[in-house]
Amino acid sequence: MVFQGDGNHDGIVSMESRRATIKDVAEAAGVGVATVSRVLSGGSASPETRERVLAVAAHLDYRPSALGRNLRQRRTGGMGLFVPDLTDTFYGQLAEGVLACARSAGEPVVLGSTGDDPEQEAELVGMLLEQSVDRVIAVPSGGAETWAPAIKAGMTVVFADRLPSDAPFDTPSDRDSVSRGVSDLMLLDGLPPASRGRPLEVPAVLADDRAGIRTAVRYLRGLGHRRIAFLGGPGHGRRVAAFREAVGAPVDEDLVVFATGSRDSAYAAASGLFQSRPDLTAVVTGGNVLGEAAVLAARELDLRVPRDVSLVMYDDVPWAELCSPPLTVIAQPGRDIGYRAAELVLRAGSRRPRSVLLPTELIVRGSCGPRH
Amino acid sequence: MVFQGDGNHDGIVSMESRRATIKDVAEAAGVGVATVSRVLSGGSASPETRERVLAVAAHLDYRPSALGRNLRQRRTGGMGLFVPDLTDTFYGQLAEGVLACARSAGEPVVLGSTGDDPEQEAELVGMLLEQSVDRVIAVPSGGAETWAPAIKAGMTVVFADRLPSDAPFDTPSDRDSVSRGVSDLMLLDGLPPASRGRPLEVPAVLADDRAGIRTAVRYLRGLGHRRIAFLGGPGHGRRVAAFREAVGAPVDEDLVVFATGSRDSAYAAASGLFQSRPDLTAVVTGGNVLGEAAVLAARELDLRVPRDVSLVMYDDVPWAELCSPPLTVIAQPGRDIGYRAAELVLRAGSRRPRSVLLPTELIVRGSCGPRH
DNA sequence: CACTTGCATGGATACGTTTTCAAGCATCTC
DNA sequence: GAGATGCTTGAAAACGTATCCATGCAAGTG
Repeated sequence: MVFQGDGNHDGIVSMESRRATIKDVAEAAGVGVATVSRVLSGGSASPETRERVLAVAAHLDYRPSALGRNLRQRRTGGMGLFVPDLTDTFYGQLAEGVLACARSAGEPVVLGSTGDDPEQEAELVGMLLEQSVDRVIAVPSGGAETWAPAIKAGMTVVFADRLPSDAPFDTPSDRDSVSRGVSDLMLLDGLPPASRGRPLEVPAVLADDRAGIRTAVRYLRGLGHRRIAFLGGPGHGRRVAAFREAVGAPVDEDLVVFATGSRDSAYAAASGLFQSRPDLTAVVTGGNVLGEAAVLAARELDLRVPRDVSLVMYDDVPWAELCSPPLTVIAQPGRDIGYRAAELVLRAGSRRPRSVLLPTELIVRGSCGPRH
Repeated sequence: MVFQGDGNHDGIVSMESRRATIKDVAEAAGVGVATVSRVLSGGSASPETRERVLAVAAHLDYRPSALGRNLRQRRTGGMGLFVPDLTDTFYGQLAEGVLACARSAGEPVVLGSTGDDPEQEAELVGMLLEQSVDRVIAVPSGGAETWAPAIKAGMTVVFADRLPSDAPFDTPSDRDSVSRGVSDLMLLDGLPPASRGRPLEVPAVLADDRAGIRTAVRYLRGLGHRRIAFLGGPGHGRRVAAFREAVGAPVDEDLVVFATGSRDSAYAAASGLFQSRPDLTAVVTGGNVLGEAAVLAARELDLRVPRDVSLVMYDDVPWAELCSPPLTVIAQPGRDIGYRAAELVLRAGSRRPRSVLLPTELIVRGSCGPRH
């Protein structure tokens, strides 16, 4: 296969085909660079000038260099996106949502995978700072101490899917708290001038974990289950809190177990749970990786789903339907979460950003049955 | 939760805490900016000067601005990464590999999702050009016509997972072709000065599709299957070619069917295949999304796997093991593909990039049985 | 000593843009 | 007609860095 030239069939090949700059356009159009800049960025200009500049620009195939603009405005466009693990389908969905919004705005997005490690997350924040990218949507791994520097530096950050680990997630009224703009996330010191004097809120786009978990627990209780376990991972704080609340009364602490982010750890946690508490009859997992681990561990231990153990997994992923039995899940709109977060981070400044709580849905398939 | 300041507890809050520039460092250290620049980028300087500059830089918490550097060097660091769909676990793995390599090199990566649409891909290339990002690793959706402009503009591109759609993928010796550096991908015209006179090769990092498919087909034939179908999607050209070659003789054209990138289309194709050719006994799918569709369609049509139909899926994804029966797969090292591609794109220039062919592996689980 | 060589150093320039500012000009108002 | 008003325009000044070049100084060479 041969890549053809683009139609530049001059006898002499123009070797140094430097990209045209605004200066070239200005000279060719017989105007000043300022005028070109104005025309191209929608400023005022006389109709004839505008037309001439536009024509020349098109003819020279001029594309403004983001480098010059960025330096001038001391900020790089676009936004950062931090997710824990792109191998987790849910974060793939979230990322697709962000990308969709960013594309429609013509903005680039620089990606970082944190591996649920606050240290890596802090490093990535540093990289954004160096690049002068001042907007980021993050599924936070670390707590306030990793995000305070970013906010102090004037970054616009929007949290997605979860809040920093040390944010209060067990407030009585999750919905209220969130609709107030995650007002607990406040920066009272070292604010940029604009927001001086009032607390800075970091907006967040979250799924209504509390409602999702509550619905799932009620569903399981309705099936007769009493010994219900929760299998969680990093960032599932709000979910486990909702679980405790939904179960009510004192919850059996052996029945809530946590894994780290890795699949191995998830499997170990699931397997350990099943072995240490063979009397449990149902499990709710805080994410799809945990759900995967639970299915695997159950199979390994010859526990039948749903006969021996009922299973509800957080996250609706395409493969949930492939399991047998197909998994009953708490669906959250991953793509929407990403899209809305990107909208928020882009609109920040013009509109006062308000946090968003998106609905979840219990999708009943075949992994839950009556207590046996 | 309150974000604390970072220890700047002066009575007077320094509102305008502009980030320190190289000029600030130079003044504070009593040297010229040129010296600071040299020290920081490893140039020569006297030991005492070096130490002083370093100390001052650390004290001022100076971080060089990528903006200034980029403009000066007329290129943005980092690399672009284009994948068709992050919802596809395989591309999630690939992206994780790229990110891992990029992180260890301290380089940012800007992400694009093409949706297997050449048009969107071309737009994204345009965005990179505008950002002066001159390196990209791509899972190409379009053909030469979408990549020629990028290469003409001097970008370093590395293909991953597949080649542009109009690249010859049915050469007799895939291995040879690839190890020669995908020499079919040549640009004979409009080269940057450095490579003038010799063809420009676009390196690629691919899995050994041919071997993978061949192994799978042989395995199925060994089980007695004769009517084997292939279910492919965008970018599976090399795989279907390998399939034809492995099946040998004239292949029944009704048995190779293609879907577009969407899950709906995949399901429709799978369902259509099963219904139009109830006599087939085995299916090989070109990717995991197609595999998912095949399982779903088979279940919907009451075809039992592997009793009624045997199934081999390309891509080993975590959920392959969750299916029942667990899916027999052709595993390709997604993460490695990404990592190697990132290495290539970063090393380009110093080393002459050579393409890479990574091994595949047939992982036999439970979705294939003897012909019935 | 005269001359070259080598190295550390800093001033100046350029990278491509946006934005400020003042000037030029035409039109409107009293 | 004089002044005010509004619009278009271009020169110039940043933005933060890397690098070219000239300078100064010390050491080496004849």
